[in-house]
Amino acid sequence: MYEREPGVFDVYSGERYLRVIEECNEDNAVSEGRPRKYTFFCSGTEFDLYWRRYFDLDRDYASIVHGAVESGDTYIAGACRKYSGIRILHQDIWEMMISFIISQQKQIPSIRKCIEGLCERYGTEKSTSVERNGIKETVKWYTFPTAEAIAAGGLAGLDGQSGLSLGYRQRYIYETAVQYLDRGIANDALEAMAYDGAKKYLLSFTGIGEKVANCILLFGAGFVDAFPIDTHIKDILYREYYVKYTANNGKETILPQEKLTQADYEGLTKENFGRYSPNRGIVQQWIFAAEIE
DNA sequence: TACCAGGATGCTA
DNA sequence: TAGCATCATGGT
Repeated sequence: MYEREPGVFDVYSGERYLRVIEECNEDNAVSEGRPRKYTFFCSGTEFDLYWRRYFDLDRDYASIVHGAVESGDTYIAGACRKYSGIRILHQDIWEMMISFIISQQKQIPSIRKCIEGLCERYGTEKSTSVERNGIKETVKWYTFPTAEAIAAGGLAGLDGQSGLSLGYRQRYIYETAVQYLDRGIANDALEAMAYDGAKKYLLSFTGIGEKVANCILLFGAGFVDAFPIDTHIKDILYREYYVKYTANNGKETILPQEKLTQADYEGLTKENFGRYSPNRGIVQQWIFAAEIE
């Protein structure tokens, strides 16, 4: 998804393209804290067959928001009030695999640049015309590269001389493409699996660990209870839960953050976010947005 | 210059 | 199994 100009979004998914316009108020500014309206530039049939599911429009977000606000957790309630409009996109699993392999140890602008570069190098160029306010506009973009295209380009096709700043992720992407050709399964098959089995399958690919697997399950396979624990979430867990709880308890020594282990963070997650199951991933997105603000 | 970024891997004890 | 160093690159 790319914000072409304020309130104008271009959405790419597989071979599809969609223009979305966010409704503005009389001041020509997006309304803060008020319900927003979106116009989808596609047929009703295409909307119902594809984009409705992509934008997760059939989920009852209002009840999830209500539950969070009523939870008694003031930090969650604050993040929820500000970011409850976030929806978990139902994106393509292969695209999520490669995108989140790229994301590791990178900043968000750099991730976007890498993905765009990969699409330009191994994707297929497309163009569509969009009519808005009586004016026709031609939009050009590149599809997300297939596993076949990446594998065919070889390891060298992803190196520094290719113009892609993938670094050590180069090998991860190439090997995952080869492995996907060998034992990749259909999106529907992964989505039909139980969480543990689906995660185990993803962990079998090179470059996919616990965090990346949870991102793929959350953003690609509809597992909205998946809760990726990244650096930002670790900061939140430490600051908002570990330190506050320990300080209030008054008995334990407050450890510096670098002393907390992965098991500690998983324990903090279970203790403080278990109540939001089976929608923990949605709550995770609210606090992530609040943290990177 | 030093440190960090939506981590994963491979080695060692 | 846990803890650790290492892995490229761009940005601050």
